[in-house]
Formats: sequence, C-alpha cells, structure tokens
Amino acid sequence: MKILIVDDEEMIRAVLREYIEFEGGEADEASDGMEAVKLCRERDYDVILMDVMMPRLDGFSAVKEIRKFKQTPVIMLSARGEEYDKLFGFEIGSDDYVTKPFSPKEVMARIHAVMKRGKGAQTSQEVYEFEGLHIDMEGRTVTVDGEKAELTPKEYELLFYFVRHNGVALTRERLLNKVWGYDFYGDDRTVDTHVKMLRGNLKEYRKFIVTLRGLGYKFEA
Amino acid sequence: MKILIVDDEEMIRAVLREYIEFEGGEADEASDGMEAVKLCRERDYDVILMDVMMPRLDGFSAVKEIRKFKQTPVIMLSARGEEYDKLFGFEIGSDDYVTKPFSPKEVMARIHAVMKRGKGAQTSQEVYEFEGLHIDMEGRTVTVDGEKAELTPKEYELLFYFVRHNGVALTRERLLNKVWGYDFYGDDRTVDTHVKMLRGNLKEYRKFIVTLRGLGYKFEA
DNA sequence: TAATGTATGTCAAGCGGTTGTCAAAACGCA
DNA sequence: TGCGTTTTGACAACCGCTTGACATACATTA
Repeated sequence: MKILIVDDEEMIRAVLREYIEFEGGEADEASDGMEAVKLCRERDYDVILMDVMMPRLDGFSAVKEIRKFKQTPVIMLSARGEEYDKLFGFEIGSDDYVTKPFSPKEVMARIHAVMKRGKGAQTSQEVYEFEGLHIDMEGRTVTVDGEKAELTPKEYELLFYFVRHNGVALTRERLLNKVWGYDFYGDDRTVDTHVKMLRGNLKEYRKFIVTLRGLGYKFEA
Repeated sequence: MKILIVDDEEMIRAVLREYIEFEGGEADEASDGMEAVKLCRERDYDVILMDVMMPRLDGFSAVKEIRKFKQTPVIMLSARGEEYDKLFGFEIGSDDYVTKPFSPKEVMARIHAVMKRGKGAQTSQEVYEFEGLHIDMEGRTVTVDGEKAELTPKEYELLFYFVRHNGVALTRERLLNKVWGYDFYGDDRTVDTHVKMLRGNLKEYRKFIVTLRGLGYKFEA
C-alpha cells in the first residue's frame, strides 16, 4: 500500500502518514500540486490523497495533469463547501472526496474502499482522448476521428509509451530501451522509421508527436 | 444492469448516467414522476433511482404508483432532512435512500447492494447473444445460428474467458494463466491451437476472435 | 547569405519472426 | 484398454521490422 499525500499543511500530512504507516503502508509527501505531479511521474501509487487549496498548482489541476499519464485513484481533501460542484461531478476524475475537518479514520476507510474497488475492476482503465484521437490500451485500439487505425505491434507499443509519458522529452536511446527492450542492439534510426509510420497512421494527429532535434521525440497533447 | 434515473435536474441525471455506463450498465432517464411511471410500464429495470422533489408527480407518489404493478427496487434521492421520516421508515416501499448532496460513488455502491440483495431470488444468468452466436455459461451450451456447437472443455473455458473480457486485449500468457491455470508449464502456442479449434466451431462467428499480432487475441463483439 | 555538415524524413526490399494449420504423440478418464 | 481431448512439433504463409540509401530540413560557420 503506497500512498501519496498532497497537502500544504505539514501537520495534516504527518497525521495521515502516521495512520498509513500504522497500518503497514508506505507514504510519500508533496506540499503542492507541482511536486505531486513530479512524484507521480516517477513512482506508482495505489492511492493519492489530494488537497484542493494549495500554492503553485491546486489539487484539481494536479489531478487533471496526472490523469494525462496515470489513472491512479485519487481522494480529494477539501474544506467544506469549497468548490463543491466540482467535487460532486468528479469532473476532474477523482474517485472520492472527504471534507475537512475529517477524521483520519474516515480517510483510511475511504482508502480501503477505493483500493478494493480498483482490485475488483482489475483493469486500470487506460483510455485516453486527445481531441479526435482515442486510445484504448486495454482493448488495444486506436481510433482517429472515429475511424479505427490499424497499427502494428511496435506502433502500438511506441504510441502507448509516448502517451504514458505525455509531455516528456524522450531520447531515441530511451525509447529503444523501453519499447524495444534493453537487449536490442541496432541502429537508433529504427525509431525514426517507426515514428514515421505511426505519424502516418495518426493522420492529422501526427502533430502530437514532436521532433526534438538533436534529442529525440516528445508526445504532447 | 438497467437503471432508471428519475430526477428533474439534468446535471444529476447526466452524472449518474455517466457512472452507470462506465460500469457497463444501461440507463434511462425521466424528469418527473409521471414519466417514470410511464417508462416502468414499458420496460423492466433492475433498479430505479428516484428523486423526491419533482414537478407534476413527486417521488413518493410515483413509487406508490409503480408498486401497483411492479416490485422493482427503488433507491430514493432526497435533500437532507427532506421528509426524513418517510425515507427512514421506507413506508412507501423504497429499498434504500441517499441524501443529497451525495457522491455518485455512494449511489453506485447502493445500486450494487440492492441488486445483490435481489439476486438471491433470481440468479442473473450469464447468457450472451452476439448476433447468431448464443452462449449460456450456466447451461454450458453454445449455439451457432440455432445449431448447437459441440465444444471440448477447454474450448468452453477459453470462450467463456474471452466473452467475459469482451473487447480486452489478452496475451497468450494471460490466457494460459487464467484458463489453463498458473501451474501450466508448456508452450504458449497451445493457445493458438485451441483458438483454431474454437474458431472452427464458431463457424462464421470466428470473426469475433481477433488476432493481435505480437500480443495474443481479443474477443470483440 | 552561401556553403557545409549534421540530423531527420521518407521509402522499398529482404530477412526474420509470428501465426494458421494440421497431424501425430501424449495424456487422462472410464 | 480404448476413446476423446490436449499438447507438441513441423511446415507454410504471411506480415512487420530493420536496414541502407537518398532527399530534405536545420544549424553552424565563414
């Protein structure tokens, strides 16, 4: 049980951590949204506890950002009445919410509930939508403006890796290591060819794959 | 899972529908009691979500009316404190209630609870119909255009697993683990052979089993 | 601005891997 | 033992990956 606690109040983080560790869990802490996003890129969490009101990047925006590359369940922590509508609609993709002041026990209960749910569903619903580009990793389908795109295995893997690292600059070397595997010994221009094919299949959405001269590529949507 | 949502606020209906459909359910909507009664006469629902305060015919009266001809489980949605006593006593024949503002997650949990309760009476038989392909898991029968298909045990298990994961990309490894069991140590090409046999038995509906080159297979209907 | 070198885009062809298919062998149950 | 089922191995057909060559775009320097 790995939890990320995101709150600007150290006291709150400390209390939650206490409870999580008491139950044998592991907790990381972030004091604002930016930090949270960064940590999420680096590690996988079972649940994220996310405060709404924070400096730099607020909770809603942070979840939105994280959703671009991960589907980790999120429980929002908010002051009563604070942006209530958003919480209600879960427009930003959170899975539950708790209003402050909350009892740590309640939070723990929600954590367990969310984790249980996730296990039941089993599938971590990796579905992305960028304008008219629809990507379903579970079903291994990609549609461009509603029309199904027929990709080759490598193209799927490459695209999925791109999407999971949306906005991250990727060198050819890293792509070869991660998509082709560490045991691949070949020309790194191979990447270029596959990017070309992938771009062709993405039609107008080829624009999402940006060339970084002297470096590699980046998926940006 | 067929749900009828009755509420005069379109926003609330939309949110609930979203959640129901996300879980693979089907939802109809009514904006007042009269409409709800009308729809209930025409169709059978697994659960009805019924708001209390509505124009024309209120929730309590609507349930009373529906109870005259159907026993569909009802979950009442009401503002906190609103006619609390009635809700609490379930005098009007509702099976559960949720007070607004509620979290959609909570509502979903109640739906599951109510449906589970109801299941004791009538087992939700796992019967699937894809065009002319009829699959009855409980009866362990498969008919192709009305003609019974004779499958071997493994073929049944494989098909059932496929159907239960309709639209999901499945690797040979996963199929071996789930259908053959984790203790199977053999060639993963074994899957191919069984897929071949299964396809042969499904005749024209072999098309539902899609090959995902470099990965495995997917059932898609 | 022109010249030059480097990086990337693009394409086609051959090779190698993956899958469809079948038959024979191995297995398991009555 | 005998039968149906499962698994394995072999072969053919097919498809995708990789590579090398050339074209083009970009950056650097004079």
